[in-house]
Amino acid sequence: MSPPLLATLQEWLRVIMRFSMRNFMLYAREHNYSIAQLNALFRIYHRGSCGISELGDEMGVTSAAASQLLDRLVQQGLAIRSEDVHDRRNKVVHLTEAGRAIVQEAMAARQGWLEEVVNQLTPQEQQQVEDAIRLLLDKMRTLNP
Amino acid sequence: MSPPLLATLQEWLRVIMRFSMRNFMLYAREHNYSIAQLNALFRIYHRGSCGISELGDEMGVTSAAASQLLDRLVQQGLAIRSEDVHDRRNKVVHLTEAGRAIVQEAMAARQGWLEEVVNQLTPQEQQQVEDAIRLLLDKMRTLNP
DNA sequence: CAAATAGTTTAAGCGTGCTGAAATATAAAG
DNA sequence: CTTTATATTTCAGCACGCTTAAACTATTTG
Repeated sequence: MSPPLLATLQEWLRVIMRFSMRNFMLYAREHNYSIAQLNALFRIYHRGSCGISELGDEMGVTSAAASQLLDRLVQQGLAIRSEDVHDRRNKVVHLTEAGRAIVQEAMAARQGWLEEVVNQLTPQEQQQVEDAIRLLLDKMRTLNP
Repeated sequence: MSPPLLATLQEWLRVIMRFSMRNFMLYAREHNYSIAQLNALFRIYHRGSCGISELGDEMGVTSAAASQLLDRLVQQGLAIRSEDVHDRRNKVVHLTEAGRAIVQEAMAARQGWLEEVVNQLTPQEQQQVEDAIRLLLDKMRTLNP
């Protein structure tokens, strides 16, 4: 029998998604980035740097697709492709300052509603929620991706 | 000065997104649904039913785009377009049983990792997290979208 | 060094999603 | 009843993301 917490977290996730995804998609459209592009930017941002086929694997596409997607990011000045010094068959991908700015902006767009929720909590409640979320975050660090 | 809870929740949201989005995208690719299609299915699912331009507005696209997107959903047997009895200029969109099943499957795909986290918590910790999340959920019900 | 292997890119082709403009159908107003 | 407004659809055209297959380039191996 699964604990009641699981169901609660599932509902929480559904609610979060409804709020966040809408903002995220609207941000993408307004700024003329595709979901695929933002997804790639987020992944590179999170890893700091990565190879082409590595990126493709993470996104579940071929390396040809990853290479083409990257073309557009480079062309827009959001990413840089450079050679791997140790094995020149590989390329190393980094974000430019502009690319990192996009990621931070998109995250902020997604999180706008959070502040409203926090403001509805009393200081004691805030502390209670803070402790609980930190607990979850700690446990999640042990999971892989 | 913003409360520390806000920063904690923001990090929590980032982590959630990284875990959930990957599963979600892979689900979409494996089952050959586009993000746009799943997005539309989720929105119709959540509202129960809706009009065409209403759907377009929510997704931030023209009603022409919404109509075309819907064509494919109908063709795949996931949605139904029917006339509004009271104003026959409008169409009312519903999901079929198959459409609802897809939404539930996609949600489950996104939530797979939650169980792992819950299992790492002691019963006391589970109760603590449960209480906190319920508190957040209650406050969020008062927000709009 | 020649051959096999590995990582990336290029090219052709397909399906999708989008837009703007025109067409269609219904409803409401004068 | 004619005009105007509203909701949806159709159409042409464009950009994107993807795949497979072929082409490069660099490394490793026999």
